Amino acid sequence: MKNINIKALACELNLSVSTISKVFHDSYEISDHTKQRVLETAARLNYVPNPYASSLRGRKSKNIGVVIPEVADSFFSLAINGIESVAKEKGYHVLICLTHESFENEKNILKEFQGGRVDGVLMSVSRETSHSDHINDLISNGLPLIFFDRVCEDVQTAKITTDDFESGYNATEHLILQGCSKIAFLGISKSLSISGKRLEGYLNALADYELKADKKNIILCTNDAKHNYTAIKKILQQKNKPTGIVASVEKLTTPVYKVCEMLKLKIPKDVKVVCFSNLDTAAILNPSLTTITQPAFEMGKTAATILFKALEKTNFNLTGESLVIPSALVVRNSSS
Amino acid sequence: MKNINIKALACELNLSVSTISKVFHDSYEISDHTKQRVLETAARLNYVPNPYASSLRGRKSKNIGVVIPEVADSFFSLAINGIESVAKEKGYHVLICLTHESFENEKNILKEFQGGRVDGVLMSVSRETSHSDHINDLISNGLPLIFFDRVCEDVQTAKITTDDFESGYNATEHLILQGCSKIAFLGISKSLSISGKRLEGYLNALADYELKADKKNIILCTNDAKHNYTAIKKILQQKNKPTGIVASVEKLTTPVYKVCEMLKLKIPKDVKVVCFSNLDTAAILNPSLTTITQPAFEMGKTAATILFKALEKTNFNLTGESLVIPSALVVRNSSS
DNA sequence: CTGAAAGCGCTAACAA
DNA sequence: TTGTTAGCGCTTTCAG
Repeated sequence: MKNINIKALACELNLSVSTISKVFHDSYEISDHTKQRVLETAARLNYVPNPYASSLRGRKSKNIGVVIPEVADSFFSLAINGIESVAKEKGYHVLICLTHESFENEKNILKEFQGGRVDGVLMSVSRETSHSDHINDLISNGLPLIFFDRVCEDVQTAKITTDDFESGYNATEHLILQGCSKIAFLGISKSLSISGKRLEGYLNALADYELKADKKNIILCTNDAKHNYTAIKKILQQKNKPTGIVASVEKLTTPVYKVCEMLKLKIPKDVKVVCFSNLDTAAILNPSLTTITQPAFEMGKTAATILFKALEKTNFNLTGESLVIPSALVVRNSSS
Repeated sequence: MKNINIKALACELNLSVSTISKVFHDSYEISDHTKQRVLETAARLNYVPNPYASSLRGRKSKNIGVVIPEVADSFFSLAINGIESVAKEKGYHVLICLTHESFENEKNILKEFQGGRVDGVLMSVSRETSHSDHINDLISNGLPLIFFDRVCEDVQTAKITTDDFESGYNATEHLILQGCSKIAFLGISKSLSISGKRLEGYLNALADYELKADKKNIILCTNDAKHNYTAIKKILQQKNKPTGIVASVEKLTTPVYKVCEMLKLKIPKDVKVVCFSNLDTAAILNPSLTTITQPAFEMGKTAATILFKALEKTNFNLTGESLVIPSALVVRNSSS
């Protein structure tokens, strides 16, 4: 049962290919009787149109690209679920591309997209991304691109984010109100918008409560797990060590807990912890983890919905479509 | 800067399109000087070949399809990492398709693949999948398809699995040796190969230690979290309740822990727990979770590697390429 | 209501 | 070493 094409189907039915094509686009030009006949035979012969042949004729590949740093992360995997839910509804497929936090990878992926592999792009930039020529190139090429979560501020397009500043502020304030006066901040990257905003929120909260920020207690996460572990350990081994930690990356939860265990520091007695995380298991950690929970599914879904608006109307102005969906502070035992 | 095509590039260079095409395939027919010239101008004009146009000419779309039940699951997201690592190396892209454990979805996805959207498929079947006509259809259509983790026994193709029987056996034996005489088994599905094998392992271990299996203590997980929670609760509320639980799905970890907390059952004192899971946080749960850890990344990588073998050689016989990669029992505090 | 034919961007056989 | 051309499977204008 070899793949059958529109020509073979036309032959079988003694019709022309254009008639078949019109049937599949539900054209008003075709009689109901013919439609019926075509659809039946198509089903019987297992005819499925080749999407890339249609894509060639100026229409769409029906693929959207999702460019993210990582899949093994609860935020991104939930966001993918949100994206997929709307893509599926629109008859689209989702091409997942991982940057592994590398700017080089990100550039190559977007470059490849110039060739027409996808009709539109949803993207969360890598940790290393600090300028946006590669993104602007793509957009000026006519490909709609929308950011979710991690954005490039200077690119004119829709941005679906969460309230990172407020979340950073709330997490920090929460720890302050729980009695912490020295609080460490574990960030993602200097250039990354979300990291910067969370950090700003953290700094503002400290300032509002007249606490001094200490550079030694602000570190950036790397791709190297060992290195992260050591950095956290270093912070918690200081004489005047922090009594609170705001971790802005889910991946740092385990190292923070492990370092505390290793140094025989009790959470929350000795150190209180808040982490940006969407992990289902946050509630059953030892102790259960206070989190900033992001609206991951919804962010993905919203970003995809807006992308399809742009895909459906030409010259749709994305700039006005940005949206901020709030995160929630979920207080558990690691901080109180 | 609108998308440039091979014709425009040829024009620009006063060359024919075929010359350009040959340059991009590094043909021996073209002089180094011309190659140089073409490559330079291509880079300058940002020319990227349209993959779908090549795909039309009988060549490849350079997309592979990955059909899985779910992304928000540590096993599958790690497997995707493995798959992506080899796809990237081969210049391929990964189309992630989620069945959400629905047979209907699975069928539709494979049907759509008949149209030529992907060059090959890696697949873990849905919980509901109990026969394989849709899969055989695809294969007889000439698309190479390889299973990983969740397979259909009766499809003749490569299957990359882990030692589910042994893992089920080991998990159960471990609990028995820790003193459990009544052990519950939380499965995924009756028809699913992995669930069946893990269950068999469980039953064999019970038999080997002369313990009786009790149907009431063997349940199947559903998509409905509420329902799962209730089912687990019911098991643990019995007069003669089990003192050990083997959970064959990561997703059941949280409900098991929560039910125990709610019923004031202490893990491991009152109930010992082993779970099939690749969660990074297993080690910092309360208490830390004994797991069967699957070689997720490696399974994905292996499956992809074999798929590319089939993609590269025509008439490559996949049947002989099946592989079993062992899982590991990692003992932590939830069981001892 | 149906069909013929051009062409989307690219490759490959053949010609020069 | 380079160019010409047919055609991949489909859509779409235009003609019938």
